[in-house]
Amino acid sequence: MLVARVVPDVAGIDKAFDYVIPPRWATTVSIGSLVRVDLNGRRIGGWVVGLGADPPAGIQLRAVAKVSSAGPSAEVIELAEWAAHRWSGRLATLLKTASPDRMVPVIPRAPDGADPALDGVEEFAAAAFGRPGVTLVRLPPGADVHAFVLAAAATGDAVIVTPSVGEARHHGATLRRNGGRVYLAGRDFSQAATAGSVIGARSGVWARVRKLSAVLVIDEHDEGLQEERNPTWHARDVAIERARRAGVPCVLVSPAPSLSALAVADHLISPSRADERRGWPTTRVVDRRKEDPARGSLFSPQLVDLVRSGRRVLCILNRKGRARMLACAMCGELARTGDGTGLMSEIEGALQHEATGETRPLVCAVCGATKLKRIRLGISRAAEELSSLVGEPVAEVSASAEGLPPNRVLVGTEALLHRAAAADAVAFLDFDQELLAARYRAGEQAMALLVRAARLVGGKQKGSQSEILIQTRLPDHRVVRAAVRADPGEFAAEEAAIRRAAGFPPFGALAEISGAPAAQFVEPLQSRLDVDVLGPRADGRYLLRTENADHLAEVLASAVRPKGRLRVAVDPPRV
DNA sequence: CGGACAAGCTGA
DNA sequence: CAGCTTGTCCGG
Repeated sequence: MLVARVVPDVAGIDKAFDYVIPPRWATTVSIGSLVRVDLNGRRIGGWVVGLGADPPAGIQLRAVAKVSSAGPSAEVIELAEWAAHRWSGRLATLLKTASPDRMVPVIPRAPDGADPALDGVEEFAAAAFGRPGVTLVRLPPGADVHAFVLAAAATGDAVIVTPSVGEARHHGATLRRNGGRVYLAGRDFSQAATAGSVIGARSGVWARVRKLSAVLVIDEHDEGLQEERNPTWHARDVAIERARRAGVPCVLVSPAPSLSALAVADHLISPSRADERRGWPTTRVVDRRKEDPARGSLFSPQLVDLVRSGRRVLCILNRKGRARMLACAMCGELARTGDGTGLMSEIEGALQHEATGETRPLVCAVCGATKLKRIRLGISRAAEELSSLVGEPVAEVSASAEGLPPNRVLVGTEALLHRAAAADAVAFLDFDQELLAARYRAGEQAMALLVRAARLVGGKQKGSQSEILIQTRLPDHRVVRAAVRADPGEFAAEEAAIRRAAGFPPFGALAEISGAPAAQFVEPLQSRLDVDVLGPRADGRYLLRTENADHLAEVLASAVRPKGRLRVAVDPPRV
């Protein structure tokens, strides 16, 4: 008697149940198959995660009611089980991500004969796929990533992941024009499972392929690769594990590699300094401390000149969050914490850092002036002010708005960097907001913004007209310096030293614990030497820190879960 | 999740 | 004590 272990597709049940497979489906069903079963009086969908011959004793098994569709391969099911443990989440959530979006009755037979050969594969890109393990390629923003997509597809049945669906479609179409056999993850599930490579956004990392030959992650530093809902799995980490299990090469490409990638890479391929400098645009830094503080405007003379030059300029102002910054009215210095990493706000006539409670008198730390002024300006007012400065209408672009206004000059949040296709210049009106954000990954996230800006204006070879302008009160910050010198490697080294000292990822692992029973969950962990419990913060959240991700997963899996809605976010992206 | 069932609360 | 709410348990 064939018995299937089935994980139901029902929120709230994180458990597998056994069912008998009727003989007529014995050859149809396999590990990963989507089935329908009766559970507790209702008919529900589920995945076969195991097949066996011996039923467990003492339980009268029901039969599988229907085999609905082919699903993830056994390889992917095991990977999902690993990820469910790694990110302390539900297996069913991951299996859903790994499943076709339409029913696939059968996976077609692979075509006979040899696979078509791919022309035009460049030597340097192919070399990255020449050895097993993780190869991290630092590729300047102006360089052609597609060479790696082509080289990946040339290995056979590759899985290729990009940060967004749009990029996946673009690379997929180009690859197909070059004669590559490549399918879009999700939409072309059954073709991809038959033969050829798969390209997709983050969920593409779960795609079913005939016989995995390589994994490629494009822009591995990009936040789009991490799922924001629980479990907060990261496509880069899943890609690395998938390749490792299959014993195939994993290639990660990024202009500004993440510390996580640098920590796990077996091989690092860096461009020459000359190529890297050419690949990044010219970056100009405007030191806002030198501005006339009385003007207090977001628009330095350099910025006004740039905007009046007749070029297409995108002005970026991330006014997300309610951060109100205080700056000295005399010297322009920002009111920061003693270690310079946090922003102080004015609370009851003193300066206070909300997260740590650090307090000091309302006095500028640099010049001793007692007059501080509030600086904050949203994109609407910025667009108005800029319009009057330039003498032509400047449009505002927010995340919610659709399309892109035709104006030559645009002011917008970070969303503008995703929306626009190209520009002569990108100006960050207030880069300090990014640099001083109270998140441990703030530096990397700021670097990611610079990468986007660099792609929009192009590398130096495009001509001296294109540039990035950064307005900041922190001109010596490692992120700003990296952009000016086109040296993300130097940034990574400095950032790593800071992270290592704090024991933050990748030199340790974090989980954010929230929800009503958070305190109760965390309580027994307080006394453990292998777990640091940080918090609670004002909103009742805790952070758990351990030596590494595997250990964190073990701790979370073995801890007692109190009743109530507890939220556990492993590797929280915005802490 | 959603049904079953037990325990707790209310009102006449 | 019926009738209702709230909590806990469990499913193959």
